[in-house]
Amino acid sequence: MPLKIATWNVNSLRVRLPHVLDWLATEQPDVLALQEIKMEEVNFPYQELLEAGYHSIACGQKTYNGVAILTKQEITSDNAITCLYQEDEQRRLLAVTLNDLRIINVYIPNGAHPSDAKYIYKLHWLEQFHLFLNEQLKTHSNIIVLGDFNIAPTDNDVHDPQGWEGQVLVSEPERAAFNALLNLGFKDGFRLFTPEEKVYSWWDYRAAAFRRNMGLRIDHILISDALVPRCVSSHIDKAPRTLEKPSDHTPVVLELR
DNA sequence: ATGGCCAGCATCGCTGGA
Repeated sequence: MPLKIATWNVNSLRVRLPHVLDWLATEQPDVLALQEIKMEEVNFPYQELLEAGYHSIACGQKTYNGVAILTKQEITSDNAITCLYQEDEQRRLLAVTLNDLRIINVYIPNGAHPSDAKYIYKLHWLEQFHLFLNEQLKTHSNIIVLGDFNIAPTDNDVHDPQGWEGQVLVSEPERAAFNALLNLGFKDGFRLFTPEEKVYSWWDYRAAAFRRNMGLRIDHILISDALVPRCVSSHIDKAPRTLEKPSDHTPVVLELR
C-alpha cells in the first residue's frame, strides 16, 4: 500500500484553508504536515478537514508558529510529543505514530540574522532537536522528519549562493547542524531522486521572486536509513505558489511503498 | 536602486517572517 506524505508551511491556515482543501482534493496525500498555522487549537478547522476526509492533530498558539498533522487514517497515537524542551513556549514540534511510522513535524526557528538573539535560539533549538531525534531512534526505526527547516543545506539549494553567503538560512553553523541531523541516520528524501538540480520550496513575496525563480529549498522530508528502500519518489509541487494569495512556501511530497 | 510583500494585532503602525 503506497503512502503519499507531504509538508507545507501555509503561513496562516485561516487565510490558506481554501488552498489546503483544494490541494488535498487534488493530490490525495495520506499525510500532510502543516507549519505556521498561526492559530490555537480552539480555532482549528477540524470539521472542514474532516468533511474533506482528513483527521487532524494540531499544536498551535495565537499569532505565531503552530504545527498540525492531517491524515486520512485516524491516528490513535498515545505517545504524541508536542514540545521539544520544557522551557520552549513556541509551538514548533509535533511527533506522532501512524502504524509502523514515526512522523515528526517541525517548524525550525527562522533565526532572523546571524547577529540576532533569534539566531542563538535557532542553534540551541537545533541542538535540542538533535538530542531528541537521537532518543527517537532508540525506540523507532522508521522515522520521517518533515517540515520547514529554515535551512538551505547546500549551495544547490540557493538561487544565488554568492549573494546569500553567510546569511541566515545558509550560514555554516546552520548547515553543520542540518548535516549533524543527517549523520544520526537520515537521508534528504528529495535529494534521493534529484541529486543536483536546483529546485526551491520557498520564494520571497517581494521583488517578483517567484516569477524570477529566486528561491531557496528550505522545506525538507528526512527519511531514516531503515526507510530509504521504501522511497519511490519525491518532488516539490509549485502549483499552489501560482495561485492568488499564495503561501510563500509550496508543498514538498514524498512517496513510500 | 541593498528595497520590494504578507499576516496578525483588543489593527491604521508595529512585529515577525525568510
